[in-house]
Amino acid sequence: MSDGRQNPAVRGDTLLFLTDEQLRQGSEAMFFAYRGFTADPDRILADLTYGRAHHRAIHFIGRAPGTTVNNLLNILGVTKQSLNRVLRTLISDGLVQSKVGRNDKRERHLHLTEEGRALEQKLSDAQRARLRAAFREAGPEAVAGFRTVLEAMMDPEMRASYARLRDSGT
Amino acid sequence: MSDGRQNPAVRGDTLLFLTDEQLRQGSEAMFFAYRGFTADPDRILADLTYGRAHHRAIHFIGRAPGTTVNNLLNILGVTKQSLNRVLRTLISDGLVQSKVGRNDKRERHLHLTEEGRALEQKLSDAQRARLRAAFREAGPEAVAGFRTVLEAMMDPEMRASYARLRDSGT
DNA sequence: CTTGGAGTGTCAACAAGGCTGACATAAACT
DNA sequence: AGTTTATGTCAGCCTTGTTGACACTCCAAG
Repeated sequence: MSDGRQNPAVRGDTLLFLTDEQLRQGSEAMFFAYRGFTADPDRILADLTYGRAHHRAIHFIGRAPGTTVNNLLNILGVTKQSLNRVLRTLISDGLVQSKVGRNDKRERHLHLTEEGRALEQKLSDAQRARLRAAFREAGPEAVAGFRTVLEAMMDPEMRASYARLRDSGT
Repeated sequence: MSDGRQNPAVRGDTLLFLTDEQLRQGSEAMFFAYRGFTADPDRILADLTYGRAHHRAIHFIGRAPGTTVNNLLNILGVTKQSLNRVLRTLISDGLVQSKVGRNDKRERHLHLTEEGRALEQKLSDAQRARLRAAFREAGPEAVAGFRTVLEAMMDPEMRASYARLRDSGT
């Protein structure tokens, strides 16, 4: 795969961005940026006995109200036991409501309560503020490239989930 | 901060990328992409009793041989106790070597052994393969934008660490 | 020179949140 | 009736974060 010093940067500028060094910088950028990306919500959550797992659940329930447990499981990529622990606390704390399905009574449909929506807003506001600043600083073309690369980096199933959510949005 | 439906997308195309909807898509792209980003190394590590923390340590030690524990601490952003546990196993497994500092004997300088370098290669090859495919698919301009946005998203101290590593590279 | 504080690293114990496996229930499907 | 599907739950394990306590080293002020 990688054989040390390859791509001596003389194959034309269009290939320069594929050197091992460039790829390594890309990895490190992902690492450091993801830290920043989660830092603000994490600070809020720390005061609430909640963690990042709760944030993710709240985010995607708010994003797709009425989603089933199974659907959420696929999006989050965790086991049902793991998700269940989180959901249990959110439901008993009154942030999430679970309703038995009308057609298929085996399913549970998940919704945010008023309180849940409030926390979701608070968390995503914090996260959006950082993202907005970064987007503004980088400019529209950079943002377009950013999204293109991220999408290309996803696993195919994740890309499908992402596209489904994205297209349901506007 | 965010007041529901703002930016009716009529302020000119240059501001369209700052709507709440666009920012939310950006968040979700980060989430799904990061999953893809770590998936391949995680699979390798799962067979080795190691986790992502070991990967990070090995990566940055390989990146800056002779670095001290404290320096690594700042880069990784965890507590020294947490890092120490990881380092202990890596050292006793013979992947990392810890040398008492010459000038300051309080410090430990960290290096990868041959075996450690081999694992580092294996892990970063897997990660680079995914990144390379994504970069190739997205094209050079997109990659430039990707890096610009990620850098803007970092905390200032992380941005400094990132820049230091980047510039020491080539 | 000694002593105290700052810097660095280690050990112990705990919590969050992943995981697997086993099992229960209810509803739906065949 | 028997099987599959969706969900929930219990128990137990692992990684990786946390705090607290402690030891060793260095350096500077008394």
